[in-house]
Amino acid sequence: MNVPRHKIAPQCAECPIRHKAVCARCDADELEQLDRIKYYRSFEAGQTIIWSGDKMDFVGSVVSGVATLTQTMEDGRTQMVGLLLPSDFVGRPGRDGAPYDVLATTDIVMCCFRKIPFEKMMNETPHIAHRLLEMTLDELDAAREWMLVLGRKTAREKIASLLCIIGRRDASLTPGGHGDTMEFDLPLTREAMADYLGLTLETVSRQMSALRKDGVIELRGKRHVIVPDTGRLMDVAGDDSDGGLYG
Amino acid sequence: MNVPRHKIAPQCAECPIRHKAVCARCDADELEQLDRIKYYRSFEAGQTIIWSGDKMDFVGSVVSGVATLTQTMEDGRTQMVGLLLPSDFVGRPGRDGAPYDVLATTDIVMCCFRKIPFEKMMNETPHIAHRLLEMTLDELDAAREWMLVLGRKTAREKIASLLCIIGRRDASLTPGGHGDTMEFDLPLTREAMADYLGLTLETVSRQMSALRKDGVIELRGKRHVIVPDTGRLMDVAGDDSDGGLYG
DNA sequence: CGAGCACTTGATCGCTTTCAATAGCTGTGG
DNA sequence: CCACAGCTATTGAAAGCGATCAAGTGCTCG
Repeated sequence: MNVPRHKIAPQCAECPIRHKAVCARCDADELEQLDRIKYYRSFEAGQTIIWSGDKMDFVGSVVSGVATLTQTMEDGRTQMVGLLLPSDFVGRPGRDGAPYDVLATTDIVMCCFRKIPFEKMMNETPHIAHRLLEMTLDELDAAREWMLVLGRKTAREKIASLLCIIGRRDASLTPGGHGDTMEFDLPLTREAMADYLGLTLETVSRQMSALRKDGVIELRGKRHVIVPDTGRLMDVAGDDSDGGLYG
Repeated sequence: MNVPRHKIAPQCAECPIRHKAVCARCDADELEQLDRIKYYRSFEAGQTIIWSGDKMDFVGSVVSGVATLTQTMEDGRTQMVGLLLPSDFVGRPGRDGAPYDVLATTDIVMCCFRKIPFEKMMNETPHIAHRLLEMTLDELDAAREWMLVLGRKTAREKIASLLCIIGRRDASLTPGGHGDTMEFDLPLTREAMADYLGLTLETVSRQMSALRKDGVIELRGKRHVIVPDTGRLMDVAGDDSDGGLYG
């Protein structure tokens, strides 16, 4: 595979995901060990990082950019089953095959570890195994929350739910002033949104337009979203709005 | 809470889920430690085991029976997000609140551990933490597989997928003679099936009738299902049938 | 300027939902 | 023993939502 490989940020101490990734709880000594088996790898938007069914010889963390986990049926129907953001972990210690396609939706940088040494280290380093369990439990919660979205919500509610999730993440990266309003870029095409939500791209487009007409969101271009009233968006998503100001 | 508590099977060595549950990899010494903090608890079909949002002071494994994890919206729409079978683990070390309702759908026996001592032991016992990670990764895979079912499959395919899953589980408990045919009791009402599949109970009923008319399944009473041709059922579910004998 | 791509919008179709009536079964009480 | 309530499940008819098919817009890049 002709995939570009770069050494980009060799210093773990300065890593942007240092305190959120699988290495979050590692001490200086453990980081040094990890450093010995790690390497960085870049992918361009649109590239396939891992093919479903392929043997995986590495695991790793997303350092920057966005990737997706997708599942595809024989007839071409596809469902996105995960959205990988910076600090998220890719790969399954103890398993050889990849269960899903992993696709870069933006340019992306990953911090990879060779699988065998990583597994060995995990067995000897409770900090890592523990953090990985914690992260996996969070992912399981997220997957189950998404099952409610897929199974029971209307198209309008699905779109609003997705905007809430992306907006909330962006707010957590952009500290300061996340009061009633949000503003962010969508890292996904309409088709990718459709694959995440179990809809067609036409329905996504229609519902985005409807939310715009109703004043729930504003659009600057196709991908930049402004949410004037976060509580209202959460109401539309069918979630508890916490502040019950909106009638 | 007036929940019956019994000491039922104090011997871990004879426990039916001994080699599949969170304690699967424990040695005799570790089992003895677990034994000191464990207790059995029974629930009747229909009882709520844990309410969403409640503080959980225990974690545990399903020993026998079936339970469900369900999520409910304010307006009453509900989605089942997990099916708990014998050996499955309930609870989240490190978290206080329960994220979902846990309901007994049949009479059920659970092997519970007080949460604080269990967490302490997990920190000191790599065997337990490791097994729990492995089980959590499996649950995550199952949740993501279900996302494809909820997001992209038709009602007919959804029903067939559910029958496949339940049948496969039953086959693994009933060794011998699982060739082309399967036979099992549904542990779920039509309504519970609907909540799992993101459908209405009427649609579930109609599709069950349709599958019966098409000869994909036979019914003895409302709950007993016979699958004369497992490959055919998998075809209807939209999964790879592996054996390509079925036209 | 035209090709290609992402996106929007319109018209129609069809699957699933909704509303409604009925059947089958179990347990209770006169 | 039968009547009846309560529950689960089935079936029918009609409505609605999202999918499908189709056309057109706006943008970027060669």
